[in-house]
Amino acid sequence: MGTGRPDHLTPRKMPRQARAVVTLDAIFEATIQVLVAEGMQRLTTTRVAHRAGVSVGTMYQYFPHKQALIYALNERYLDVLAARIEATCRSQQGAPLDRMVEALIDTYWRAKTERPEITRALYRSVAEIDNEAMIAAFCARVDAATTGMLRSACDATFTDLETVNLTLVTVIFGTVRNAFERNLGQKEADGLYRQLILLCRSYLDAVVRTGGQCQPDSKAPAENF
Amino acid sequence: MGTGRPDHLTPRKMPRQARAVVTLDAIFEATIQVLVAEGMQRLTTTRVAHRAGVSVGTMYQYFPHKQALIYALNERYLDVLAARIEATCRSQQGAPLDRMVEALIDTYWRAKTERPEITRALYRSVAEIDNEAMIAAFCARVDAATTGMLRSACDATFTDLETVNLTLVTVIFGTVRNAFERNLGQKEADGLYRQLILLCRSYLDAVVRTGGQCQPDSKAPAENF
Amino acid sequence: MGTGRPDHLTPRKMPRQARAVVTLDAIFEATIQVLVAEGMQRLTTTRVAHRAGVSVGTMYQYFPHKQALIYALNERYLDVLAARIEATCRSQQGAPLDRMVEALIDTYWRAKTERPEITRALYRSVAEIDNEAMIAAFCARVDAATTGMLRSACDATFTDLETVNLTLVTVIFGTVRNAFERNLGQKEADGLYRQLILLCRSYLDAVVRTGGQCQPDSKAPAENF
Amino acid sequence: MGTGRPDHLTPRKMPRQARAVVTLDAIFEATIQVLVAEGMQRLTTTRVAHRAGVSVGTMYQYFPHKQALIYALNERYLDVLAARIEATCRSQQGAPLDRMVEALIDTYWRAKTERPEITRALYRSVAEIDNEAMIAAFCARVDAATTGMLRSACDATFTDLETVNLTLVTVIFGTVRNAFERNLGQKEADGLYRQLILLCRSYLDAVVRTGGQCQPDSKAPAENF
DNA sequence: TATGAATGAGCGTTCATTCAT
DNA sequence: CATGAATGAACGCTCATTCAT
Repeated sequence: MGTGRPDHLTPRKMPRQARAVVTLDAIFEATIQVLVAEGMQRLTTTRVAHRAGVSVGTMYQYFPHKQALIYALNERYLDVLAARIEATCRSQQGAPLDRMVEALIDTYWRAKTERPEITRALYRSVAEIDNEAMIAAFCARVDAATTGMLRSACDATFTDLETVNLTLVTVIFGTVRNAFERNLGQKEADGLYRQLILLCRSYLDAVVRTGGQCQPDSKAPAENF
Repeated sequence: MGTGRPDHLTPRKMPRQARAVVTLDAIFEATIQVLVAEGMQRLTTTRVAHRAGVSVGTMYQYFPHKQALIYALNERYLDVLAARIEATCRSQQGAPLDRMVEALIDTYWRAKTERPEITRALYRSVAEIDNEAMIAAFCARVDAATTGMLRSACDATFTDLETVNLTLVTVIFGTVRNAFERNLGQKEADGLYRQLILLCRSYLDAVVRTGGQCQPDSKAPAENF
Repeated sequence: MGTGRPDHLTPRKMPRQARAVVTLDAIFEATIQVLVAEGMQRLTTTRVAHRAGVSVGTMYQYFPHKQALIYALNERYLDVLAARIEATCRSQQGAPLDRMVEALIDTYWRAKTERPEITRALYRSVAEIDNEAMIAAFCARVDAATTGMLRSACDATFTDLETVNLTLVTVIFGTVRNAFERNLGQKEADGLYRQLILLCRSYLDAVVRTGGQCQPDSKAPAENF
Repeated sequence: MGTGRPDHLTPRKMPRQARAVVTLDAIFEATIQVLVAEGMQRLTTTRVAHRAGVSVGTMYQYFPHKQALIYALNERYLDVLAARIEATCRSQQGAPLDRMVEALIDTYWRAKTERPEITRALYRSVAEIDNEAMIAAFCARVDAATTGMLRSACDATFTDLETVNLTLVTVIFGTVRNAFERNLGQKEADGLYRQLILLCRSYLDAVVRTGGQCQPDSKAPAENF
């Protein structure tokens, strides 16, 4: 199984030398700095290279074109994020559902808000690239981790684990993203954080109790994404 | 009270003539088409004008610059969306909570998925503009409508309506957005739709029952957005 | 003998109606205002028309294109200037040379400095048009007037009136123009004005006394304009 | 002490490499050629770059925008001109007034007429830029040089050297400029050249004899530049 | 291998001019 | 005739990308 990354977005070479790693890091860091300080519109290869302390030519040795840079940046970010989620899920193996939910939310929330301007910058940068495959790979990793965690819950079993898991992660990730868009203040953010935990717990409670059926009065929506 | 729209993003003139309305519509439609067909990167003024069947010059009679066009497009879209939500909220005045939740989710879901490629295109276009004010205005409108609806529920009262309302809309809007990013299939989407309703209902149930307190085992997250 | 004005710069119609005269005046006045307030670069037909309170279309009924407007503006200005010089020359018929010189300088100086920002604006606008013919016509008029005046001097006769006259007007006109470029202060300007009179008088004195011969130590310059 | 050149008109980089000097020269030369051949209106960045045999991009590596190019062109020209005037003034230190006057006029006349089409082109180009500071710097340099020269004259001293100097250079420079506008023929030009020398000599004579006072019959003109 | 000057396609924008109303 | 919306050629300028050094 590959990385899901399209060929044309693959970095040109994998750094074997320490120097290359340093350079790559500098480029990524510079990209983020420019993104944060100047926005997507002003993210030019020249500016990034300059801030990274390398020449444009060097940058093109690591990334065949600008899109690949942004792609790699997001990939790297998602990789770290996925790893953190995996760690959390591992640490919650066999725990009760309530703790799992909170741990998951806490991890994701923390990851997104500890450097909010970076999160924001990446949210914006991602709109410019064709990231379907990247998202898919990330989702697959996260789904595997969270599904595994949920399955191991000491106080519950699920008849339709896939659906529950999908709902949970979609709600959590989506809520955090929306919270960013709303530019919440500290107090509102704290409140939302707590409510999100309550909300997910209530949901899992209901699912475990009733088997996850819901009776909408109307029929399901005809359309799709 | 103004629209919250920054001055420099205000369309140059308000159409008074029928012809102008037609032209404006053509421009908006063309913008969406280009956005859908070619993506944000290839959304050039020339291309939009060409597809709209007008000259660039004409476009610049309606919009002082490209950003204003994208801004107006999103504004118009959010305006329709807010109106639909308001209508739903009005129609649910005094209804039971369960119905309200379903109606709200149904309305938003429908609005976003009936022409999914447009939703997708707008999600991407919005990353390019400074839309804080626009989002804020939209949120204010929606919050007013949903808060009013929830307050009128025949089967519940809330001690902290603001928080509950914020949670509800953030979760619903965020979940839908995330669902788009995940590119769900028909079956998964239908499932998620139903689960979202269940989830929101469970949450409101819990809130009404317990007063909305949740005991996280850990302290609240230190960071903010 | 015509006006020396190239065909393509001729205004489209001579106003026979009072209304037309008013409109024309408004257009000229607006042109000057825009020129003074915004500079040549921002002198657009739309702006001029707007300030004149007419439509672009109307402007194009009086001037076949923008250049014609600027041309006509300068022509009109030079016409007034020439008329003032002619009047002065007429009034000095038979006067002594000293008075003639002073009257000529005074007239020209006054004309150029009574609304200096307009003089400046026109100096700049003229660089954009092909004004050779216009200048030639103006010079011819002025030369005729000043030559006539000088010939009538009660206290002098000239062996080479043409050369003396050319020198005189070139020096006077050129000095004033250069003074504008130097942005002189009030005191310096006053001083220069007086020195210019002294200078021209000394020159005429010398010419009358010696016949206008000068012995340059070197030969004449090889080049030409 | 700076150059008096506004920041935004400063060339982007000073050429350190021989290649850069060649390129810069080519750009300047091309600018003049386009200016002479096509006029200010058709002086486009593309055209200049093309004629210089470089790309537009390269041009923008040397000049931040078109105005800076024109500004630099004029600056360079004035620099050479000022240097020539300074050289002349140096060479005339301690000479008699008559020789100084002739040398100054000869230098300026020669400089302006040896490539008259360039002089003409620059006269026109300068109308488009904000050149006050440039002119001021040029005047200061020239004034220093000529004042120094005049002060050293072996056959005269001045009670008001500043005024005399200002008059002299303003008259000389202005006369030459006006002569260009009149498009004089060879014979007239030669005549004017000689008369200009005579005129300046007569003036200085008068100044030295009388102390530079002149009794205008009327009062000084009220207006200023 | 690293560099950064050079490239030039392509962008956003302007504005003189036209012509249907 | 007057209008001013529409036109579109042409401009100034940017920046991803290349390649000689």
